Amino acid sequence: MSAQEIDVCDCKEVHRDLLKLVDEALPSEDELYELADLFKVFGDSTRIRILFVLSAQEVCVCDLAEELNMTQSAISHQLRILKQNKLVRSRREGKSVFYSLADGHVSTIIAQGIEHIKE
Amino acid sequence: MSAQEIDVCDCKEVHRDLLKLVDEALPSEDELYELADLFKVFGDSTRIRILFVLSAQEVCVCDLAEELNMTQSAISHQLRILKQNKLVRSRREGKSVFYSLADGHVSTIIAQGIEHIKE
DNA sequence: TAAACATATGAACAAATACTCATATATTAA
DNA sequence: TTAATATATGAGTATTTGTTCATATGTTTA
Repeated sequence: MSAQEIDVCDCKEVHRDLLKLVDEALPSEDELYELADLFKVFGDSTRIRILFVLSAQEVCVCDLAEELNMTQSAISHQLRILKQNKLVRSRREGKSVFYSLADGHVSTIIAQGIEHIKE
Repeated sequence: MSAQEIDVCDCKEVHRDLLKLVDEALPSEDELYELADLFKVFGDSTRIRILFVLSAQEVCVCDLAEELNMTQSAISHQLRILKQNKLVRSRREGKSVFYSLADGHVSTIIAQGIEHIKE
């Protein structure tokens, strides 16, 4: 039985019309992947910790590494991912590069997450 | 150079006191992992699609499989993860099991994610 | 210029994970 | 009870991913 020809249960008849509506309201494939990729970025404790620190203040890579007790390389790799997803931005000041949150969505999303797990 | 003895950059001196404050405000290790795990659940396009459908209506497993064009097994596995994280709940009705969103946080978190990618 | 410092990045490896397949469990109908 | 239907789940596999290590790039200082 392939995914194309899945067995049909009784309930399907009842809701077929509603599912059609849902189908049309579903974001496009591209948007769905983009959305999943965004949340994937939040789905790592190292990146979450980075975002927490940045929600309080702008910090350079070296300070982040020390604060989070991780190597500079590991932090840099994660900052790259955060930046690619536009969750953080950076500015160079001499030898250092300072990172900060890109916008308010980050804090809002994390706050909702915290509310959920505390429920 | 181990993670324990990371090199210290100049900026560290300046912000050491602030970082101390951040450190105290950081959620516990357990909470951070729990938070990351929660977002990890949102970080898969199949689960996102399931949540989208459920945000519109209560649906049984079979209908979900057909609507999303995936096998029943794959959907069941993902529903299990969603349920373990208390994002969905289920009720049995005869041979079918109907799933629905557990609470409003789910929609709120997804809505924030959409806002972010649309920016 | 050379040396030191701060950050970025490619390769490699181990761990996590999403799906498939086979099969178990649960409910209803014959 | 037996057969059929709907869902759940364990094992296996291929892919993804987070870290380490080595090294490259960029900036300042001597």
